[in-house]
Amino acid sequence: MLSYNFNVLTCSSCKAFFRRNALKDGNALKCPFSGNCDLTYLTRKFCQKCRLNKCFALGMKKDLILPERELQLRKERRIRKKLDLKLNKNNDQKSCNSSSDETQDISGSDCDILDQFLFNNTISDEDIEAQVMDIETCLTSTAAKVCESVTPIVSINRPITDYNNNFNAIEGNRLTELLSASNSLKISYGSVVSVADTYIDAMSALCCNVEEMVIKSIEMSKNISLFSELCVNDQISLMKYGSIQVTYLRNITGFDPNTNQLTVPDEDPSQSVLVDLNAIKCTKLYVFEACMTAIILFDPSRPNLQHRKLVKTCTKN
Amino acid sequence: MLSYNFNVLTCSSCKAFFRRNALKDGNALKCPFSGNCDLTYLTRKFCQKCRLNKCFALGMKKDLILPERELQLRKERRIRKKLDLKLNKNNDQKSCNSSSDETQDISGSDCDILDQFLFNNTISDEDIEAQVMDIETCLTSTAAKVCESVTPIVSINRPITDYNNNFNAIEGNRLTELLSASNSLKISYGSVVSVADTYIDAMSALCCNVEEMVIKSIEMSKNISLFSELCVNDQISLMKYGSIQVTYLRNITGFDPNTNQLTVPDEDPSQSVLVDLNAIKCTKLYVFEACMTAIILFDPSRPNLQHRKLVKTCTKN
DNA sequence: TATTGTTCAATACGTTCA
DNA sequence: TGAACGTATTGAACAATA
Ligand SMILES: [Zn+2]
Ligand SMILES: [Zn+2]
Repeated sequence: MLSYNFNVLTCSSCKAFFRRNALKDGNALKCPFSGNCDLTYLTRKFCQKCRLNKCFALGMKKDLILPERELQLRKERRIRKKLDLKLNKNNDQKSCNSSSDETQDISGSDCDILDQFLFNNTISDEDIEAQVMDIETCLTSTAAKVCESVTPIVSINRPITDYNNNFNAIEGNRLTELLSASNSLKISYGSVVSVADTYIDAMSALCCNVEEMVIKSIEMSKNISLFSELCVNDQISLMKYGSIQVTYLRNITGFDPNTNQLTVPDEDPSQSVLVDLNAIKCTKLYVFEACMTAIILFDPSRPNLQHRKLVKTCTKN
Repeated sequence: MLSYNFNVLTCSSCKAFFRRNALKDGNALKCPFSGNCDLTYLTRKFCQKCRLNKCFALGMKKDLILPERELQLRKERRIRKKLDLKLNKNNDQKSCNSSSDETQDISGSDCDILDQFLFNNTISDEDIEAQVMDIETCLTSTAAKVCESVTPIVSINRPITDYNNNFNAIEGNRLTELLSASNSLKISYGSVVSVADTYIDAMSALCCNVEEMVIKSIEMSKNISLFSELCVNDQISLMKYGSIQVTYLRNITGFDPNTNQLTVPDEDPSQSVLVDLNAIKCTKLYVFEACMTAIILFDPSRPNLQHRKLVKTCTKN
């Protein structure tokens, strides 16, 4: 239970408390009393300021808290590791594909569909952060080149003062900005050059598309000044969930209910791929749709859940 | 700031504290000290037990807390009121439509679109709870009649053991169940009997559809045993957010990107309404889509947000 | 293996709204 | 007056690292 933490034998709660507070600037915490509270294990919660003081007094050292840059390094390492893992997995899958091309009956259970979908779409905080960081640097340090292709979008749209509306100047600006940003998400469909009508092809085309749209969404959000003003953490949280949904919203345009096919843009902007959703859907009845519904329902990240873990385990059955 | 609460002049926090704790059984709270803590406004958080004791000592009366049955009554009244309001509103809209049919130019700013959309889709906890309760009672007490129309759906689907898969029995059952439940969400489109091509018509058709799908989603969830096993609170939380998304997912089928029209089922199952999305979209450029994107992005209910309020204010600009 | 960081459910609080 | 909501803090369980 007790162990050495930051140079002193403490309980785990004091360890956490010290890490959370030791680096705060001196005025962040304030003693509501006379500043010399006598704290024990039981009364430790009475006064944060004095609790922290006691930590220091007993010899806890804030230098032992890893510095920002060290954390950053670790984080990057972790992210890199995760990406590598993903790439390897994808490659493994690819090499499998090329050997057995027409197999409609993929080996592995139906749950693989679920797994794959979840895996490929579960963008972790860190993934997003990596993306944001990436784009961030693109937009700032490599400014010249990238900004040329990003900034113009904002100014292309004419101000929306030219039709009668009830907006004031600020509202007008916000909306203009929003429309411009939104415009950059518009999907331009080139001529259809290939049809993805096997399970594997359809699935990978979809995944690529989702991935790209997520990135585009993030880029777009950079064009919304209000969004940029949020702290990075919140940007990430919002994007993590929002980008997927934006992707759905935007892709509706490419869907043809008669043929049950979805047109998605290719990497080459002048080309498109026609994804035959039947290839996914029909091979295994409506497993896909049902699973999607289940995923949406059993989302353990919903707010106000009392038993997140329970919900979580549901997804696994 | 101060007001009489439960017979004593108190601050609002003590009012809330008393309500939360006065009815707990005597052993629920325990003083970690000697049981005679001397509490002031500043130290009120030190010991709940003694805080509660002080409340009583100063004359706060727990009989003034409304009894369970009274709360139940109020709740039901509230829910009933809400439902009535809704019904009236729907009726009003209907009669409105018939009188002014061609109005393309709705009075009010663009923000009305946003407001209306948000308003009509914001399903409160109580709405959901009402629905859940409703369906709950339908499924249990009025079992005979309702179960005849609900249970069969579950058994219609043949067990999925008839094609080669790698499921074990439990997985198979889960999936069968999921597919069956999912099936009940399938939208059956009757022949198109009317076209909603004015703003009002399109908007109200959409809202009705969303409403109905939400209810269907809830009904469906009852058919998933794992879902039913969750506690009611979590069911509500999951449905609150999930049902809307399920609605999107399921409606994709009815969308024709060429004409930009969405077919939604009518109340009469043999009929459908063709909603011309241009009526909503084009009246005010792409305001709608842009706003939708913004709504999705700036969702203050996302988990892990550090500055929810800030995010919230964004939506208001 | 021991010390560090990360994550997250649980809890309580107090304001706002109806 | 209660319900709903948003928020802050805690501390244990877990993962990573050296
Ligand atoms: Zn103190
Ligand atoms: Zn006490």
